[in-house]
Amino acid sequence: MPAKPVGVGAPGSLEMLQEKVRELIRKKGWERLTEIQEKAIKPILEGHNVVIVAPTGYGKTEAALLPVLSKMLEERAEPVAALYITPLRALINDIYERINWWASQLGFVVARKHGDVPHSERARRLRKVPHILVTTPESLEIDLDWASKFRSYYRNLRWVIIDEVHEIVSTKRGVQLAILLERFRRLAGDFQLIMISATIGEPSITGRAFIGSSRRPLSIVSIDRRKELEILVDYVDAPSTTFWRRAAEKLLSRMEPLTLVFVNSKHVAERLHSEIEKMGIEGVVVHHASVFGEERRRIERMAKEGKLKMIIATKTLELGIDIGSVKRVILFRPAGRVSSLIQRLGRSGHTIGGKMKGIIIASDELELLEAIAEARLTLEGKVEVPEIPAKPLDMAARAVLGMALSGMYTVDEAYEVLSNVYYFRGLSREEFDELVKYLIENKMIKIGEDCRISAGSQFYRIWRFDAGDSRFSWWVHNFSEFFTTMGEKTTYIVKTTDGKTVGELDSDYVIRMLRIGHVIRLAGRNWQVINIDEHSSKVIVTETQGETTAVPFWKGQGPQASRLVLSEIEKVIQEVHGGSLRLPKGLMLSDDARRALERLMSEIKKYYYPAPSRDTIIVERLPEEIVYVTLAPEKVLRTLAYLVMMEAYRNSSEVYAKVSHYGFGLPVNALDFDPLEFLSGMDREEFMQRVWEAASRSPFFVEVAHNIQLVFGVTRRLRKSDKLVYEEAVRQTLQEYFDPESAWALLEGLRKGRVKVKVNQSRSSIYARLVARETPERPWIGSVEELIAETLRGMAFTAEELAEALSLPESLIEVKLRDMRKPTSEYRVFSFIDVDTGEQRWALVEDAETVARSEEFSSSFNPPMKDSLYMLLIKNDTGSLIHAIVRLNDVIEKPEQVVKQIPFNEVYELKVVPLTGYYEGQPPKYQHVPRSIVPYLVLNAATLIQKMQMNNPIF
DNA sequence: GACCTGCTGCGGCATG
Repeated sequence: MPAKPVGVGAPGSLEMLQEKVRELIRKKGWERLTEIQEKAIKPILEGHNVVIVAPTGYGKTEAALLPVLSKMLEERAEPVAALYITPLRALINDIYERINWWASQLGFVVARKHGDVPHSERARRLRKVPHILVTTPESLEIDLDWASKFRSYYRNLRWVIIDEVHEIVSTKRGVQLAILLERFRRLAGDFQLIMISATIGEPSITGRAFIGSSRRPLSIVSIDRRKELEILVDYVDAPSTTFWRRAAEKLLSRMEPLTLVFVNSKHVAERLHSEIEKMGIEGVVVHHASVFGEERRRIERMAKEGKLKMIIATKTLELGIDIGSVKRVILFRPAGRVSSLIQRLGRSGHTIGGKMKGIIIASDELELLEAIAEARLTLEGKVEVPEIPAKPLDMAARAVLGMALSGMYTVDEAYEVLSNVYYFRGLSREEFDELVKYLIENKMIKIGEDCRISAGSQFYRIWRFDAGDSRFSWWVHNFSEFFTTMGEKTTYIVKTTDGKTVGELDSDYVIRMLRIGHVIRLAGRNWQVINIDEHSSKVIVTETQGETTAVPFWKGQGPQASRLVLSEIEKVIQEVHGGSLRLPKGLMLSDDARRALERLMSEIKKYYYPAPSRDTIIVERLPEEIVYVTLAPEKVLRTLAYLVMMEAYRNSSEVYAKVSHYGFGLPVNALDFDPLEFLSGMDREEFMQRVWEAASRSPFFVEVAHNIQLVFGVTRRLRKSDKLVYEEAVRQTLQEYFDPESAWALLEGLRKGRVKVKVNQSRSSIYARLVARETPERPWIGSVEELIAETLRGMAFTAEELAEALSLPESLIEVKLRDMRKPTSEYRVFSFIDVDTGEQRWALVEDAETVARSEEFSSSFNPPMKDSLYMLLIKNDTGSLIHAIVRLNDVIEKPEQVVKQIPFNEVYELKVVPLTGYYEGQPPKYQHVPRSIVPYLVLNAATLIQKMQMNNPIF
């Protein structure tokens, strides 16, 4: 898009550019450069690494490009002299054209490369090597890892420009790119790096993420446009029955073509659009990732040609794709982050001296407060600082694999690359060596005689050249997929126990919501979930006549509020509870918003409930749930809620947690302890241990593990014994979804009295009600086996009792229990006879001693006559039979002697025959018994036999 | 936990 003159800036910097470049600027018809373009010239010409910060549409591309072209002329650049990296294919095509206009007239060749560029065009770059290449991080990785010929031209690399860097700095794509840049530095030396970003906090942190071992000074160039900004906060005032209609009317009343409406979900985009369509309005379209690509391009073209009135879009239109002149931007519901709000507002065009207006529409009272908080921060120039991932080991593994493919690195050199990358700050050589060892053991890499790393056989089993569509396992991938860090979205196949396919479910829904025992409706029938296998992405069901339990469908609440937004919300709440709200210059409220605010204030006054803050925990009893209201990031409150949930889960599998940044809630019925007492009673070590356990049992862990395990070469279900990978998956789960340190600090505050507990005796507050509306989160159960093992822990149950507790068919439980006896089972069980009732009971092998000594069951392991003799008939799985004669006293006093007499680790069948007294029944029999618990079973058999003998005294 | 993004190189041979 053409950069428009703004008429500000340091006069004279233009003169610093080469005459040929200035000539082109005149040819383009620009009288002046924009402020940001002027400002960027000097630091770039001086050879600094530079972060350019400005909103979309200010000509940032040229701000970076023109000085670089000037230097390219000056230094007679050789191909490939410059790289231009952007995260979107659509942006590449846009920018390629723009760069080409300038560069070709200066005698430089420009090329582009991404997955959609036709082969003919790709092949051209070897014959006619470009001076400037425009590409994605993924395509670049392919060049470095795999394109052995073209790679050599990168020795001439002198300039790298990264566009939209705020989009990737906090993601794994950012880690990937930072590693690639460091590899380029080994190849080409200390090139100059220019990063282009939308408004973000602390741009120097973003800079640091990518500058690696570069020794050039880092400069930040930015413009401030707060004074040009006006934000109107509006409100949809309607009962739920007419909400969508009124929301659509509201949008139309605010429309000024072209208007861009940002929503937080595809569902809402479609919902609003259908309502507008019903009203007979034309020229309004929907744009999100599930809209077919061609249709999206068509919409973008029509917008550019001025043929549309309104686009309702999700994040797809947040990035700098050119859609022409946008007159107005509306956020339907707050964005949760200031950076996102600024980025969205930045999509609207601007005129010299004119104010830029944005509108945020809230749909309930608390959203209204959030919208005000976000608007206030924006107008005050505050914005989130991006978070930089720390030491993601899967990315380290991926980097090693990439370097292995290139065949150019020794282990020492690979470590040197990573140790220069900011994302791997603190990665010790020991940790790295452990990783390399693991990768070698798993045959992902091998080390040659020349000490260089190359890819191993397991790597090529996973990423195949010929995978095509014939994927028979979830872990088989096409070779090209190795180069992207994004996990794929999968669906779960729903099958019956006899293998018939019923349908499919979205993996998000399965992992977050669906649990064993639930009844779902699919293809017009009711099905009970028997097993969920996240490894093979299958849900096993059986048809049931039972009613559908109310399994709610996915209804996310939208994006999470950032810590910055949250602390501003706290201030807004305090002010509202105090009866007066501060509105800075540039922030306006619509009449509807004003009325809603007054209503909220009068409700607060009438019921007089306490204001939530980060220093109070307000306990509120709702009919079903107990809610703890406090203000903290969702991750912090999830940490506390999960600790309580996992503790309650010991007694009730019906437990769940509801989490929002206003507090957390738990079902009253599932709690037989006081959560706050429980939480504040732990020491730090126990707390951290429990958080670790809770994270590993959360649905989030399943997703993280699934996404990272392959680069370590683990293709089967991840187990605890895969220590390195398992622990990394827990660590990343904790980092992304939990916040143990802040949660611990909150508990410390509670203990020391800084955080006060209050009980809301009045009507439940608007905050507690919001928490109660959240979707429940539940512990993840990987399989029925795991579920049974969890239930059995420390106890012994009959199959019938288990079936009752788990609400699953008894026949299924019996089949599973018989399986779980076997040595191959992850959770090993055994059975014994409950001598008091005659029933067969099951327990975990690891609990054998506990159960045998427990108050409830010791009578089944305690034969009255301890000097009697018994013969043990012991078979192993090959049919070898041995027998041994034991005296009960010895079994009780020296069980290890008995164990030693058995020559097999695994007993296939154990029979116990009495040698003392008359016994006419079948000898008790046990199958699949590990040698170590034989003594307990001998005692159980003897107790049973003696009881029968006493009941039938024959002499 | 809402949304979004990405994806073989190279040489040799046949054909028009």
